[in-house]
Amino acid sequence: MTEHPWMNQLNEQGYRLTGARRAVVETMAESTHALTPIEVYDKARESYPALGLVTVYRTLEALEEQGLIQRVHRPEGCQAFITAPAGHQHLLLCKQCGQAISFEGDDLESLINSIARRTGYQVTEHWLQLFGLCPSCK
Amino acid sequence: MTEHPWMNQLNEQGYRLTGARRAVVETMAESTHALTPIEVYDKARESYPALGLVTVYRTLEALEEQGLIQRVHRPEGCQAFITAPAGHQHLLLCKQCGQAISFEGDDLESLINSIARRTGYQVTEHWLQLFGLCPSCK
DNA sequence: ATTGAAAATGAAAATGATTTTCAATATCAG
DNA sequence: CTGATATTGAAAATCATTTTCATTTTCAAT
Repeated sequence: MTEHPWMNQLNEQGYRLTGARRAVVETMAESTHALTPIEVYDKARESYPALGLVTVYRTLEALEEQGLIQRVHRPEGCQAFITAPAGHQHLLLCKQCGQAISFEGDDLESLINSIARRTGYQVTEHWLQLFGLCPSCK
Repeated sequence: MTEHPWMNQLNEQGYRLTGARRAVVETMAESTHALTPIEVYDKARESYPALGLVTVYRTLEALEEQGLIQRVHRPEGCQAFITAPAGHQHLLLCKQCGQAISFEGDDLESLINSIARRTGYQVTEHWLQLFGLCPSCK
């Protein structure tokens, strides 16, 4: 049986090769959609019924640490709020103190148009958030 | 007592003017940081101790609907994952079917540099997510 | 192949956040 | 003032995530 490259990478990092991990890895590696832990759980149990949800959480954490998967942010997914400025603006957040300021981002138009042309998607919305250190924290 | 403009806007939309709402509105309007519901709850109770957490959730929902506050996405805040491509890439998600594809976004460099210059922040990280309709959904 | 230390597992319990339900209360139009 | 109705907060219900722990599995060293 030849292992998935992600399994080999995990192995090189000291993780053991197990059936539960294999099921989660294969589910994630095959998907072209963003999946929540429960969705991964349901899908992966088709090939590995004994899988526990806790193992899904732990494996996703390991895969994210290895840079093999990334987080996708969803419209209703984060519960933190801040004043909305008039017009369309983007956020810049200080990682140290949490201070937030917003800025105009019209310059994105051309990037977005070129992505739309290249992918065939009709782009209707975008989010941009920057992180860093504010003048007094750096 | 002169009402905060947000209270007036809520009133015009048919919401009644109450002490609980006033406390939440003032907390949000004054803050330069992103706040979670619990943080709003704790802060707002300083001026309105009888406040219930449920009312915080409901008022935040109303304020978001009115476009007076916006959601802030946090690093660990969303639990949905997808394959991470090699190198730094951004995501484009289909709102209809959830299909996700990623693209390069080097073009952001100049925007980010100009923001950094203008704000004095040292920008260390950025997230960009686009939403729209994929070729087969539109 | 066997063994045994250490890692990994899944079930269950604990925790924490969010939503629903509901009787009591407050607002505001008339 | 009054009453219809929106709003409230407490408590319960729900749902997602984390912790705990006894058992099982992996794999390096025999």
